Amino acid sequence: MDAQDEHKEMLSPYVSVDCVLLSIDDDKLTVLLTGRKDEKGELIGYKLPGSLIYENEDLNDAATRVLSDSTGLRRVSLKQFRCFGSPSRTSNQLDVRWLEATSKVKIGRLITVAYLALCKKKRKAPARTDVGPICWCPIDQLPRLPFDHKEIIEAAVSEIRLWVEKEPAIVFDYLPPKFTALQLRRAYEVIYNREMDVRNFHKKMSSLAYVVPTEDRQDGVAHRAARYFRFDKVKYNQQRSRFNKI
Amino acid sequence: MDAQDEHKEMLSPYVSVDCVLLSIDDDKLTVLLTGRKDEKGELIGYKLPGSLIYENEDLNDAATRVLSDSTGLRRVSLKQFRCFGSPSRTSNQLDVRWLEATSKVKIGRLITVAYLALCKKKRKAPARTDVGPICWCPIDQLPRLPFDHKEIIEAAVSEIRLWVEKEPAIVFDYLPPKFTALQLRRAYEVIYNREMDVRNFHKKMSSLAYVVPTEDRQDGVAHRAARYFRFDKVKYNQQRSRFNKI
DNA sequence: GCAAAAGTGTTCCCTGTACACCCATGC
DNA sequence: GCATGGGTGTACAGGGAACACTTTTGC
Repeated sequence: MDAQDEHKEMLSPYVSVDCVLLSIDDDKLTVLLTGRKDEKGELIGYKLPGSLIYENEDLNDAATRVLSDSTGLRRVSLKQFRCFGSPSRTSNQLDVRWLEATSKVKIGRLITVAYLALCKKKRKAPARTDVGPICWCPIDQLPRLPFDHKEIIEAAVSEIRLWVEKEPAIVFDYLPPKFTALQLRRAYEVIYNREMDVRNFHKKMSSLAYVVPTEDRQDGVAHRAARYFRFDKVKYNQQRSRFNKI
Repeated sequence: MDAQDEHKEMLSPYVSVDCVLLSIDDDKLTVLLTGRKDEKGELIGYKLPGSLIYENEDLNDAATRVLSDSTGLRRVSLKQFRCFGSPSRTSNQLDVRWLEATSKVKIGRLITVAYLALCKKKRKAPARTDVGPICWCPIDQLPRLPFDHKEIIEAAVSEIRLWVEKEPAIVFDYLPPKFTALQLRRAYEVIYNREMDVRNFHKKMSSLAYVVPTEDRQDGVAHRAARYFRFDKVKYNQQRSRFNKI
């Protein structure tokens, strides 16, 4: 390992990234948490997937790497949403000592850059032995979390609504390739935290060129079979670019 | 100076803040830039007001301090809007050497947290000898800027539109306490970069309880004197809180 | 009187919202 | 036959956009 490589492998004691992955489960908004272990390997709680960045690492790359390393998830379109840098976020010495013990780095003034994504329901992590326990936790039943992770999650939930308004395509990141009108409606209901009228919702859907009905229908359900829809990315981009020109 | 104080005075070689102050001048959106001097004190260009943070300093405090130190401006309601952390932002060695020479710190992997505010037209800096040259530059006539300051300014301009939609009160940060309908309209036109219909704009204004007409009128103008309006913060907050409850 | 900006109403369209019933299927 | 969710249309209200002329003042 030469000096350059050595430098690349150095963790920054000043900057971390944290990833907030939101999903929907049982009609509740949930967030992905990873287990936190002490030196003996005992599970002592949960936290957001996150870690210190390497000295020469791009922030976006760091977020992708950290998510992959701590949960096994890949190809999640994470986007930065805010930097959290209050000195008081590291005021709990237990949190700091835990981080120093696991990272082997003496922590300085630590700021974190938070990333956010919507993600498919119950997305399974690939079987990996080096990935600790993970869980999807409803955002209104969070356990005690280290640092300012609770604040980060609250900010992320507000932020996701703005994102959906600005870029409706991200809702489909959460849905499977083929989805029913009910699934899409539930996604919006959970994100906006209010019920939506069925008929108005159908009307809205049919006005969106990029939500295209297929001929597929549900199979073996104890009621009228629902039609499947799919998201058409090409039409979406066409519509968006036209919109932006006006 | 004890160890604690010494630590407080240490600049972080990893984190900086940059402030984007936008204002309106000659019906153009302008940004505040400060002069950049070489070791001999020669002016060698311009940059955003910004600097490294101190090790124990809150990010928000750092932004306020830096703006005050480099421009003399105080009581500007800066808000964080994004973190810029690509490793390539410090790829220009001239920029890095300049920063190391002026800060006396060996720069590491440097990320910057960008802050944004709308600000009154031609707001004057208090007379201070320790403040260098500053200028308001139209955003479509930017000079060569160091690091990724151009990218930061572009992102800030997109961001300010979102902010105005979410929190209309910030437009009044740019206006004097008493303003005419034309002034307010010009502000919106410059921010949204499109013309607005005079009649529709008046109708809109009169529907806003927090924009209140006064009995004051312009004086000594070569045309019908315009009425002055003022921004009523109390009514604004009432309306906002009602809105949020629905 | 003329230049320059102030101020004022109506119409149309589009979007959002409220609201209730029959349909298909599995058990 | 009943429970379960699927799927459909209409009417009203509010907001945004288009559009032109008279008023006031200083010179």
